[in-house]
Amino acid sequence: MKKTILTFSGIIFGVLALFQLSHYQITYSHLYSEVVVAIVAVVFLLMGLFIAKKKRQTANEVPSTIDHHKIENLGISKREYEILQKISEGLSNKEIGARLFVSEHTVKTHVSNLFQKLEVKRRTQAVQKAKELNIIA
Amino acid sequence: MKKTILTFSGIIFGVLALFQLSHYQITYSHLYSEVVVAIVAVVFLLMGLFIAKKKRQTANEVPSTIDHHKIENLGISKREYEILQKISEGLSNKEIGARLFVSEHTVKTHVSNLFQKLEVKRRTQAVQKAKELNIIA
DNA sequence: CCATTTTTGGTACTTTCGTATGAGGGGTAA
DNA sequence: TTACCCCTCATACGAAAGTACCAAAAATGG
Repeated sequence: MKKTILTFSGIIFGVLALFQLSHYQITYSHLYSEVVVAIVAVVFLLMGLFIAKKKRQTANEVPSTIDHHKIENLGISKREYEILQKISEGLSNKEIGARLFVSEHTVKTHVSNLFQKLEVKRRTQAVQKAKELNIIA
Repeated sequence: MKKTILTFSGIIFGVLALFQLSHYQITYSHLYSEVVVAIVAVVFLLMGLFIAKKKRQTANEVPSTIDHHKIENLGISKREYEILQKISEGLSNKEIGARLFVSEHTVKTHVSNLFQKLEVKRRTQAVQKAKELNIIA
C-alpha cells in the first residue's frame, strides 16, 4: 500500500513536471515542440499500460499464478507434480511413462500417491481439483 | 483479422493527424499549446489502456465465453454436451448416469460419440480440448 | 554415516473406460 | 410416409486406470 502511494505520487509529480516543461518549451522556444509532444505521448501511453496492468492485478484477480506453496503443503513431490501436469494434458499412464522414461508401473504408483494427496479418485477429478487449487495452469 | 487491421489503421491515421495538428497549432499559433498537449496525453493514455486490453484478450485468453456456435459446428448434441460438462467435473460414467437418470450404458454411448466429434481418445483429453475450444468453462 | 524421502519397479486384482454393434422409440423435415 | 437424427439401453470384449502390497536403489538432510 505504501508502495502504491509512493508510486502514484512519483507519477503525478512527473506528469506535472512534464506539463511545466512542455509549457516552458512551447511558450518560450519553438525548437522542440514535436519532441515535447512525442515525450508526452510516450509517457501517457506507458501510463495507460501501467494503469491497465495495475487494474487487472488488483480488480480481476491473478490469472493463473501457480501456487508453489500449496504444492509443498500437500506434500506433492517433483515427480508427482510432473505427472500431474502430464495427466492434465490428457496423456495416458503409458504415454506419461514413455515421456518420462519410466515404466507404466512407476507412473501408476505416482498417480496413486498423488490421488491420495489430492483426495481424489479419478484423474479427471485430479485435474479439476488441481486447477481449483491453482497448482496447475 | 480484418477488423484488427482496420482498427489499427484507424489508430495510426488518427495519431498521424494528431501530430500534424499539434505541429500546426504549435508552430503557427501559440494559443492552444496546453490544449494540444492535453489532447495528446488523453489520446495516448486511452491508447495505452486499449492496447493493454487487447493484449490481455489475445495473449492470456478471453475470460471464458462459451462458444455455442462451435458446439453446433462440431455436431455435439444437448445430451452429449451435458455429459461433457459432467466429465469435466470429474464424474465417472456411473455417477453421470445417476445424475441424469439414465443407465451407464447410455452414458458410455454418448461419451463414445462425443469423443469422435472432439477427435479425442480419453476423457482427460476431451476436457482439455473442450476448454481449448471454449465450449466449456 | 544414518534416517528419511523420493523414485523406481514389480505382481495381482478390481474397477472403470472405451469401442463395436445392434435395436427400439420419438421427433422432425423433406 | 420415409429418411434422419437423437436418446435410450443392452451385450461383449479389450484396454486403461486404480489399489494394495512389496521391495530396492537413489537422493537428501542432519
